[in-house]
Amino acid sequence: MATNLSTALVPYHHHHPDTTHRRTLHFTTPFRLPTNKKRLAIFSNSSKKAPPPPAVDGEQNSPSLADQLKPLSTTTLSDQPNETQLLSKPKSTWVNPTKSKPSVLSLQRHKRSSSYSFNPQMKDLRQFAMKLNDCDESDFPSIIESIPHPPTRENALLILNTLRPWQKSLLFFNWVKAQNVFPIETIFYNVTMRSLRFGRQFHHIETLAFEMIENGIELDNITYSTIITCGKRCNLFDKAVEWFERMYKTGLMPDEVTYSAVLDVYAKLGKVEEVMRLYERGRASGWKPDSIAFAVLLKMFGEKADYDGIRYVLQEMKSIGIEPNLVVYNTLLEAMGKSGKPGLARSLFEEMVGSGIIPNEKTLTALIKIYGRARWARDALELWERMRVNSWPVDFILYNTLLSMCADLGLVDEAEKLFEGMKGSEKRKPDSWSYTAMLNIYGSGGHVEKAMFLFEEMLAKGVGLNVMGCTCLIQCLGRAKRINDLVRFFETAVKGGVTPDDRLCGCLLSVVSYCEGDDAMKVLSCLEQANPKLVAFVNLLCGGESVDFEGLKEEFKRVLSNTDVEARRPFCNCLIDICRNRGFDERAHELLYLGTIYGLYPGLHTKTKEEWRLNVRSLSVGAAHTAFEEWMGTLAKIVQRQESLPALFSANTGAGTHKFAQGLGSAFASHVEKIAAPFRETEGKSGFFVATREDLVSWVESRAPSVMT
DNA sequence: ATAGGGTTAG
Repeated sequence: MATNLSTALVPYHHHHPDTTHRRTLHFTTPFRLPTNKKRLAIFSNSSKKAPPPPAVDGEQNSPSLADQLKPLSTTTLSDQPNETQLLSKPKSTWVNPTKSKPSVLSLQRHKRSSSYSFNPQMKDLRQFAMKLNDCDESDFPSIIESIPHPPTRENALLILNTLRPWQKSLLFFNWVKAQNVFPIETIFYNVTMRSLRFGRQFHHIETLAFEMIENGIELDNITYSTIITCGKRCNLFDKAVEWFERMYKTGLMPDEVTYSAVLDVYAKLGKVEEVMRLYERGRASGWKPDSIAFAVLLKMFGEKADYDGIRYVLQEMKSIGIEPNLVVYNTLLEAMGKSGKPGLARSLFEEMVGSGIIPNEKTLTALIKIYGRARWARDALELWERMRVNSWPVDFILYNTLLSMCADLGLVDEAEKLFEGMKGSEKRKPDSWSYTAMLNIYGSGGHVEKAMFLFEEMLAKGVGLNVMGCTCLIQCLGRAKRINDLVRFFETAVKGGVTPDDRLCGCLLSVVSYCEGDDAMKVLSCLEQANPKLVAFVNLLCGGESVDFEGLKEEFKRVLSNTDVEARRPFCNCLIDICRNRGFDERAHELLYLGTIYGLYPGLHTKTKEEWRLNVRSLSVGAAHTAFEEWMGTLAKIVQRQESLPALFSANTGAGTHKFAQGLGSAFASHVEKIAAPFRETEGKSGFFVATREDLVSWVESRAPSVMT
């Protein structure tokens, strides 16, 4: 059965769908970026560019965004994309370069009404509103009767604007309506909705909106954008879209606030194509997106780890002449982090600082996180030092991110110093995140005593243990083979309210893989509480019960499809280790095969004309061993069939900078030495092993002469 | 704060 893997393994890269995430932009004109290093400094030259010509016509003559989008009002977003529209670069409507583009779309923001400042009653009304803010809801009806001045339109608006809790806003709004002294205009609904949005009361907002429709009160862009963003904040994205479509149908055109709010709704729904369709429609109609719209797009492509998308947005910004501001840079750095581009993030940060923008907490949090994940210790420490020297802003999240970075980089001393400093400070006492980061450091460094001490301290200080901290400690106790302590700790944690997740299960499973006998049974009984189906599968693998490959496949599929995506490969790695450590090598090969066909090991084997490479960086020792055996078995067959082979073979275990990959390189080295395979670690490239075709072929032939004849 | 849009933690 396991021989099937050889056919799956070798041509694997043909199946690897590594281009699927790239499709997001295929409907736009391919964009070009400079290919040299200047690309990083994409914004740095634009400051020398001439500023856009002044709008000589004056702004009041410019068509509003709504007017510009009019031609679109005949179609709604649910329409199928118009191919010709999508395939053409959104050309500016303003083709004559001598004529300036209209500087439309400056918002008509409502200024604070000047009547307020001349209102001598203002102070009284403010105080009254404060009293309403603070009062018990049941006292509201009696207090409202003591209103110091008559509820005229202006007075009512002033109070409504000062009320904070949504309950009070709603009570007051209803009271004003009942007084019936002036007609209720749109602004009253809008102000009330703002308060309701603050309290995430989508249902109440919707009720008010229907009331407006029923009473013939105009819903304007402010009303719609408030409804839409409230839906967004309440995670009622479908509702948000529904109200946007309703707005379209009434013929009211979105202005740029509504526009970016809706783009963000589609972005948060992951509907990249809808976002880009809407974006390009707007562009085609002369809309000039602003920083906020670009921040939305960058965030979306960042979430998708779509680097091409990010480049597209950068290109758009450059061509439109929008300089990134602090928020755009922050979003951009996050996006670069998510798409695995630490170098670009670093360049962008330098560009930002060079342009005179002072980084804030979010900027630094993003960058520290990126350097930690990339294991860039030098850059991380340098940045930390610059933070101190320049007195850049720091907050609690940044402190905790620094601790996590120390955990990623194994910087025990630095972390301890920072942690002690936090304990000594008044404002930033360590919380469960901080303790978790420390548990992570001690756990991955094997400092059991320190980790247990920290756990006791958490209990004493009443800092809640979370599931990640629990996972770190279990990993630590497991490695130290303190199984009785592990079981006791697990029981305590579960009783204390920790709900095991898939990572924790994966951690328990890995302890099972290197334990024997009673110890393994004890850990399995913990796992049984958290994930009985997983334990049933382990029993199926190793128990006396015979199961054929098809049965195994079905169960494997059932277990894995109920597992978080990021925990699937660790599960499979551990299961393979469990089989190998118990002598069920055949089962291990079957599991590797299953893992391969379900896409858990993308890029495991890559082939070029010159070189075939086995990439086991994300595999456990047992899984890597199994993959290597499989690879060699395949080679033996190819040699036997006298098919052509490349000149070079390589196996990449990685240098062990990642916590879970540590020891894989040395395990591989001793394995190839033991079986006398001709793989040698490359000088200066630790974790990278190569063999020539000649050496490998003669080794294969010497090893399995029976197969050759 | 003075009616509406964007960014921070395994």
